[in-house]
Amino acid sequence: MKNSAPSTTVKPKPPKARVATPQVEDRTLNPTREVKVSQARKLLEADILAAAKRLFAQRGFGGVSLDHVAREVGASKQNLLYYFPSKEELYRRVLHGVLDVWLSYMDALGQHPDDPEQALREYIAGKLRFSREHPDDSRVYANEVVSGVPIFSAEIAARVIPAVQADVAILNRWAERGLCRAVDGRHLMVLLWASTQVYADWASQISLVLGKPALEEADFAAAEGLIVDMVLRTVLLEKGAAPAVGLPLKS
Amino acid sequence: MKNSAPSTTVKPKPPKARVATPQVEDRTLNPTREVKVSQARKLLEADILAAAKRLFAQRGFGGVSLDHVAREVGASKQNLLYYFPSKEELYRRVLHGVLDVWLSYMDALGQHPDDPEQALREYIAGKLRFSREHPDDSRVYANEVVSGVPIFSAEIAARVIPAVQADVAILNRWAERGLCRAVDGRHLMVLLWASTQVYADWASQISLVLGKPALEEADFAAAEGLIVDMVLRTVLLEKGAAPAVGLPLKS
DNA sequence: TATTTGTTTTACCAATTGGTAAAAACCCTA
DNA sequence: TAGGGTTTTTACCAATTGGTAAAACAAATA
Repeated sequence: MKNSAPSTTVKPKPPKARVATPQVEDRTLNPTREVKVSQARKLLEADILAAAKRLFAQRGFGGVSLDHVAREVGASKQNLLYYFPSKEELYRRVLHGVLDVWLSYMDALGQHPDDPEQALREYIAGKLRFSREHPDDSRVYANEVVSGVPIFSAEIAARVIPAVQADVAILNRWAERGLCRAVDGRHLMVLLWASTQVYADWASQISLVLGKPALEEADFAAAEGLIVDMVLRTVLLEKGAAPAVGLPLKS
Repeated sequence: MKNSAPSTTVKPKPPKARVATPQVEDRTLNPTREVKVSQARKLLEADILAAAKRLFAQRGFGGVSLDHVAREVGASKQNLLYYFPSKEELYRRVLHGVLDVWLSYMDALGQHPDDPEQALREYIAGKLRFSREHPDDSRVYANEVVSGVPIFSAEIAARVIPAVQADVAILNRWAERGLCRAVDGRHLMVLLWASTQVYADWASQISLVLGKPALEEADFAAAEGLIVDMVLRTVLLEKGAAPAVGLPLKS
């Protein structure tokens, strides 16, 4: 695509697509100089991160080249490397942002410390909203986890696991206080992730099953209804029923 | 790693790791000659497919190089290309095998046409066994689906979707005959996939949550107990209860 | 205006990518 | 043992990979 191998021919310098000139933001007055980074930098940086997220979500870390990301935002690979010193660092930054979003949807259980039903309803609704509103974030995360969390596991271990364990602790406390059944909170959390994030990660396949080109609002509503129904039936105490551990496995 | 760029230096020919010489199989007598492929061919081919599956599962299509696969089985990249004419073809063959395994665990619903409880129990147990016994198959499939099923979607559409729709039809027939509740079979199937395959695809993260280096038999048993419990509570009719569609969503 | 600072482009680089062509080695049978 | 098909190795290839060095440009400040 570039010049030929001998590299002695004159480069015709094709009309290069440039990044859209950033409109002057309304915040023209910003006397604090300690933020040295200019607006252009922030904008292009955000553009790169967004494009990288999209591509990493679709093709995984190994399936994306820096050139691919750079072309997507109309910059050169070298320019991209000015903002992010390496591909791994770019990926790390993307993953960091993904974790921010992921975790922001995860603290719903603590919002209703005394109402398991309401807490679980909102947790499920929130996670499904995450799948609907941030499918690429979900897919980046899925790619990272499926690959066995190779190098970048430290951040997941440090940020995700504590959040999960906090939720598990809440479930356990409910059970101790007799507010709900004593289900295994860890496996319940796994099931909640799985059943909600699948609507982002497996959207292509689910829409095939549903026979429509893409998932719609109604599909997410139906999923929410089913998941909430199942979880509440399992977790909530029926009136007069003794706290049970679950149906026995038939061998 | 090979010789230098000028390619005029003498190649020292390092001690090359060779493929393990295949032991002479007991089936030395095989008069049918129409199978021209020799035993060695079949063995190496299977080795390549197995290694490729492992690598594709971990790093996705784009994250695996032919050289990487070849070195894994002690062959040269060119030798690999003798068996599989291109990387895409190799991937397609891997995916084909994965689908074979995946689908072989999917026809459990039809085994008990009149017993939803038994059918669902075995379906869930089977899918969890798949996650436990074939985690790499599950991960290859997950990688393929997460990426949006780009080029190789034809086979999935042709083989998976009909199988799913058959299962959905069975669920619907049960509901019509009053054998179970009228849940949305399509979303229930999605939930069954998600909650069982997550134990293969997300094994690394789940083991982090459980605080152990790897998932064990007991963890799969616990998962099976919870999933079966939830599904049966939701799908099965309680005695004397009217067929319901599910709990109403609170706003 | 001159200088500094921040940003982008130009010019490279060695290594690796997927893939081809053909020679060489292997192996079975006639 | 000669021949013929099968398998493997050797020798390449152009394109792309992630990354470096430095020149050129732009923008704000002194």
